Amino acid sequence: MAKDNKMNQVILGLLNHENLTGYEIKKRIDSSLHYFWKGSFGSIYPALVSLEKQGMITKVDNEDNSKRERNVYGITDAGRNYLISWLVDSKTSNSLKYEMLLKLFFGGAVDNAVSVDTITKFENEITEELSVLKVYKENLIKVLNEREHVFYYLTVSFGVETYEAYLRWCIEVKQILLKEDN
Amino acid sequence: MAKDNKMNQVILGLLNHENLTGYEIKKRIDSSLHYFWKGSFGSIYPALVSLEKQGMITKVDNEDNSKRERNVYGITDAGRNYLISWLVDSKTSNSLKYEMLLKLFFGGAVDNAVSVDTITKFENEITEELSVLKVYKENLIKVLNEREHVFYYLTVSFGVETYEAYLRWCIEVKQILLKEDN
DNA sequence: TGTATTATATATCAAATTGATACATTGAGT
DNA sequence: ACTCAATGTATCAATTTGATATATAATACA
Repeated sequence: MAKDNKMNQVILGLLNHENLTGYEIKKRIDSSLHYFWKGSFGSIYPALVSLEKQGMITKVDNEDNSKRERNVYGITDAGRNYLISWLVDSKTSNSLKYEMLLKLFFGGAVDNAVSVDTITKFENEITEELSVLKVYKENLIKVLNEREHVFYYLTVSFGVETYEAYLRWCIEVKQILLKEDN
Repeated sequence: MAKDNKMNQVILGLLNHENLTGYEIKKRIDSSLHYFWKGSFGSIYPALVSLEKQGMITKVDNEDNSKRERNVYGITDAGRNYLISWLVDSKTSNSLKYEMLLKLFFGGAVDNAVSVDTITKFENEITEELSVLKVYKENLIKVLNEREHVFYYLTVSFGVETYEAYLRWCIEVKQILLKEDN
């Protein structure tokens, strides 16, 4: 087994649902997965080449007969098997990197007003994203009878639940920082 | 400005509080920061070399006169200035990578029981970590009058708030998955 | 009609990071 | 005396980021 290349699983998971180009894969990551996953072109395209070489995916017919280069990929049986073998292993590594919290943790070196600014900016971003997620959630809850929507609902629900926790925390800690006399 | 090397800020932030070896820096990351940040030796030691070359940190006297190699680093004025310039910039990039949610998102390819297992494992890990965090929080809340403890409290509080949200979500989504007939 | 901007699409690169491994010393327990 | 865990530095291939380059197609709008 090669080193743990998570982009492989992302690609296989997405292609298991529909055929896609590298560009479209990037769009799916940025829209459907962005509140719990990230990925850049610099890892997508090399992974596509590698997965094709391994027989996990193949180029499928390009229905668009324009001059523009366009490689549409589809998953193979080998790819599906690999995807499933990853899914059934319940071991997961969850990596968080909140630069916001890092700045807060080291906030002793600056005025509290600086830390409050950092939190406020985070709070505004989360507030905006939360309102979008809530709309998703409300729409998905109506179609939960179709199995394919359930899995999307679960992750959106995770986003809503955690983002609301973030916002509660923002209010609490801003009060603490503003109460401090520094 | 070089590429965004976050390990630099982690090291400067920690050294701003006390002098440390690379090994001790790793321990601080794994204990105090681990629920919102991660870092490995492979990025710590090269960053130390680079920061020393830039004059941000210096080797300080090694009080331990044993034969073992031991490089204790301290922050310089230049390092402190760089740390502060990073702190006052409220822009933060927060990167989350939950492999657990990735598996859940692609759960349509396997039985719901598989997804439930993945969630249960996550739930158990979080439950254990939460109990530790709660003890930290209770101890810190008693010493909030000392400013240095406030910043640690804020991040611990973030952990408690979000971990509790995770657990509520685990219960909710397991019910949904078990209700489904697949 | 022309033309500017945005979206689609692939590709590459240096720098940063991970996760593993190697190696050596010290301390604690048995 | 011996073993295991902790301390400590260092390096490596594989992976990932974030930026940049290049080009075509579609849309807006003047």
